[in-house]
Amino acid sequence: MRLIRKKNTDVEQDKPKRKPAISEQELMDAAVRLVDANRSVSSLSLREIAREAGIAPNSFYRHFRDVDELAVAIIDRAGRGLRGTIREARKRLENDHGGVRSSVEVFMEALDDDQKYLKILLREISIGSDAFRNAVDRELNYFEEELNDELLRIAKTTSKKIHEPRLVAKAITRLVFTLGASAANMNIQQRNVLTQETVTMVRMIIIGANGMAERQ
Amino acid sequence: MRLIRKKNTDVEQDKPKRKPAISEQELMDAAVRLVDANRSVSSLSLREIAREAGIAPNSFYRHFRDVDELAVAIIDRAGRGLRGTIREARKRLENDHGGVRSSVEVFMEALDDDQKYLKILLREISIGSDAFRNAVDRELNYFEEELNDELLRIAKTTSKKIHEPRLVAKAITRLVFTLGASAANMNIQQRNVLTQETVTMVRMIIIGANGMAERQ
DNA sequence: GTGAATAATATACAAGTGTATATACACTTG
DNA sequence: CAAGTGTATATACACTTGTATATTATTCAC
Repeated sequence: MRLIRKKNTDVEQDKPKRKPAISEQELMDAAVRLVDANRSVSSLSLREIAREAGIAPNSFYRHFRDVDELAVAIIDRAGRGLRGTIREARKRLENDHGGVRSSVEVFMEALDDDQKYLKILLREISIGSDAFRNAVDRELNYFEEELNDELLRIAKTTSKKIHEPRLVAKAITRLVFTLGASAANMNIQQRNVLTQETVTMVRMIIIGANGMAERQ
Repeated sequence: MRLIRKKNTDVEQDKPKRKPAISEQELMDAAVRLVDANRSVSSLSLREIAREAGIAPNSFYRHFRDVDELAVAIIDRAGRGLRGTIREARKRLENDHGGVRSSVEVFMEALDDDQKYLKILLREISIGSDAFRNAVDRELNYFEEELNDELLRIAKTTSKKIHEPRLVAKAITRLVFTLGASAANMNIQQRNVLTQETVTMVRMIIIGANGMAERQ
């Protein structure tokens, strides 16, 4: 016989015929778990994700219209993490001397936090649906703008001229993202080498931009 | 009644119950035809490709073990085209003054030739099977080496020092490939803008590398 | 308490998938 | 001309997929 209290607690449910509500986050996590070196988000099937999340296939629709919409949500969430990373990098840039190095490091370190979310963003830049690619583009542009601001600020404080800061920001962004993507599957040593290389490349671009500004 | 001549000519076959043999190239072309902004090679099904090529699904196996093997073949062929492009770019680099510009242009122009093959290479750099990604890596490295040689040659003839030419080559390669990938879906004007931007970015890197070499 | 709304479920179906098996034709080789 | 070989084919099977439909369990508002 049923108790008066209808609230479902862990101990009392005699016949738990229905699972408790699942969150969008749990669904996203399930999808992320299925992504590996060979499988992209957009290659996952709705049923696979539902299976991994432990829900019935149809329950998926309560949360997302389709897998693409889920993928966009994942990118958005990766973007939120990335913004935290950027904030961190800017802080270090203000305090440290070797600004470039430490901010590239922040970026590379972020690859390990945030369980795979950033990696996915990096890896799937050019594939998936329109909505998906737009979502990735948003994040790239955001990064680029932040970097542009920072370059202008530095140019002001150090009174070094910089040629076409917008382009510098774009070049650095693309470079760091591309190399970050290839770092996703590396071990620590390899990644350290790559980080050092990336730092040097970024310095080249900045020094080159300074040089071009001076020549004019 | 049968003719003495057994050789099958176009006019004489009265009941062509069987299609003529298909080539690997035709299969690859069929696959490429199916690739668009939203669909990657590795997302194509064997049956789809067979359908597009006009053969029975099982006939596919006569040519490739699976779709992944087909994809690798496509990348290899894209690589062959790319090498032609590189050769062309080097030639222009030797003759012209504005070397950087014209060689970036060669690359961007190559996006339109070679029906989509190069685009596919650029777009799917980070996805697909291991074999697939290795195939793409091979081409990237090849490009990088060629560029490295060229940088060393130029450094010698102009007697300008260059800092870490290997890294310069890597930076330029990644940048040009990444930007090339995003150029794949652009119209002419947009692409011209991007070409100009890319040229400037590449110059920044080279000038930066010169600057760093001088400082030491 | 009694409905209404919400969120999970099972069942079902048509369509598509990779591939095993058997077979038909054309060409080469003896 | 017979046997063998290579290349295409049709049929079939077990499986997966997205989603339509109906049903059940829980929660909320009154």
